[in-house]
Amino acid sequence: MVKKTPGRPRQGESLTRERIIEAAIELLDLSGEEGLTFRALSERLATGPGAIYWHIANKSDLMAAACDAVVARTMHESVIVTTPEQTIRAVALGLFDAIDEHPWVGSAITSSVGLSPLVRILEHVGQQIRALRLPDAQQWSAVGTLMAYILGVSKQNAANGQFARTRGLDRSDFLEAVSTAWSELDPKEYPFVRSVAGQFREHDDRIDFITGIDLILKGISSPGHRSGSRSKRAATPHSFVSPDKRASG
Amino acid sequence: MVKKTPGRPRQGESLTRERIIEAAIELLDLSGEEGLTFRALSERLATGPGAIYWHIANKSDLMAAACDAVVARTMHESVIVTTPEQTIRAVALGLFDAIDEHPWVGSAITSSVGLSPLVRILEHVGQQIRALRLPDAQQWSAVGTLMAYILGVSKQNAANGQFARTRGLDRSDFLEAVSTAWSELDPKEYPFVRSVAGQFREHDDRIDFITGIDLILKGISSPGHRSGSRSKRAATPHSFVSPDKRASG
DNA sequence: ACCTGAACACCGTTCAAGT
DNA sequence: ACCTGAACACCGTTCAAGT
Repeated sequence: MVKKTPGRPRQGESLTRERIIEAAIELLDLSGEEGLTFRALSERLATGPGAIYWHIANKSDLMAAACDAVVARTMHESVIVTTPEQTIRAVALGLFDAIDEHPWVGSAITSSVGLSPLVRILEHVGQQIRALRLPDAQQWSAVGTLMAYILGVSKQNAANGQFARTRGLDRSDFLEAVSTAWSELDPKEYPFVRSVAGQFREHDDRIDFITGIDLILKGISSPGHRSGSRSKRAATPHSFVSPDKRASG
Repeated sequence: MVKKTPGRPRQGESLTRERIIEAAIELLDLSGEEGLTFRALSERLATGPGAIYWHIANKSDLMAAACDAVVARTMHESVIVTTPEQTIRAVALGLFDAIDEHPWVGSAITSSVGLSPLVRILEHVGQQIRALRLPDAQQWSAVGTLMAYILGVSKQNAANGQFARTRGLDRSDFLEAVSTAWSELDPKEYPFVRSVAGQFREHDDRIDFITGIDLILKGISSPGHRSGSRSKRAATPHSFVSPDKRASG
C-alpha cells in the first residue's frame, strides 16, 4: 500500500519496504523463521523496531512479502525451453532448488492461498499445461495435481535438509542415519519401511522428484484420464467418499 | 523416556504424558499452534507451567507427540479394503480428512522426517504398494511420489480451510472470493489463472484429491514407468539437472 | 518422584514523542 | 511523512523450593 515517495533525494539510505524485505530474507536464510525478529532486523537496518511498522503491517505480512520475492525471482529465472513438458520440469526444479536454498519459503507459501506466490506458480505451470491442449475440464485437476506434488516434495525435501543441518549432518550422514533407524524397526510392525531402508540410503531426491513429475505428466496426457467434476457419470466410481464429511463449522 | 510408575494408586487424577498430549490436541484444535501455550495448557490441567516439563521435553516435543497421536489414530482407523488401490485411496482420504480436522498436523508433520508419523504413513501406504508387486527398484519412487502428493494436497487444503475460517468464510464463500480475485487479475500477466477461475469456483477438493491419486496410481502401474536411480542409462534424459547444485554447506 | 510458581530472557506490537 | 525507543502484554523455559 505504501509507495516510495520520490521527495527525498538520498534514495540509497532511506528505509524502504524493499530494503526491509531484503534484510528479512538474509536473516531467514541465516537462521530460519525463528531467527527473524524485529529487533534483529532493526539492528541490521540500523533503526528502531518501531520504524519497520511504518512500512510493514506485521510479521506475517513480512513473511509473505519475503516469500513472494523469492518465488517471483525464481519464476522469472525459469525460461521457456523446447517443449511444455521440459518447461514444466525446469520450473519444478527451479522451485525445488529455491525452497531447498530458502527452507522457510516452504512453510510460508502454504498460508498464502489465493495470493501472489501460489498464483505466480499456478500461472507459470498452467501456461505449459494449456500448451498440452487438454480438454478444458481437465486443466484444473492437471495443474492442481502438479502444483501439490511440486510443493509437497520440495517442502519435505527442504525440511529434511533443515533437520540434517540442525544435527550437524551432511546429506549422506542423514541418509545413513535414517536408513539405519529404519532397518532397526520392529519387523512385525514395519516390514515395508525396513525393506526400503536400503533404497532410501541410495536415493537422490532431485532425480526421484522429476521421476514423479514424469509419472504425473504421463498420467495427465494418457487418454483414459478423466476429470472428476465434469465426467458424465459423476463421481460414482468414488462412492466411498462420504459426502457429509465436508460439512464443517 | 519417562514411564508411568504404578506406585501411585489414584491413576485417574495424576498428570501423565498422555493426559498432557490429549489436552494439547484439544487446545490445538480449538485455536491452532499459537493457541497452544504452556500457560493455557497448565491452566486446563489445573497445574503449573513447570509441571509439564517433567513429562515433556519442550514445545516441539509436545507438537510432535500430538501430531503422532493423531496420525497413529488415523492409520489405525484405515482398515484394508478390497484391492490395494482401494486401500490406498481410503488411507489417503483418511489422512486428508484428519489434516482437515486438525490443520496444525499439516505443519507439524513435515518436521518429523524419519520419525514416527511419517514412518507410520510410509508403512501403511508401502504395504499396499508392495501388494502391487512392482519391481523392487520402483517401490521407493512409487511410495515417495504418493506420500508427497497425499501430504502436499492435504496440507494445502487444510491451510485453505484455516484461511477461510480466519476470515469468517464458509467453503463456498471462500471459493467465490478466490475465484473473483483471480478473474480480476491482469489478463496480460495471468491469462491462465483467469481462465481456470471458473473451474476453481466449482471444484471439489476431495474429488480432485482422489483424481490425482488415481492419476499417480495409473502412472505407477503403467509398463513404461522406470525408476530414475536404477535405470540402465542413468539420468541422461534429465541432463539439464545440474548435479553441482546439490553441494551445499 | 513429582509438582509449584516466581523469575529470566526473550518475543511482536504499540504509541507518545520527536524530526 | 517518517523515525525513535521505551513500554506493554505476552512467550518458552528454568529452577529453587516444596511434598
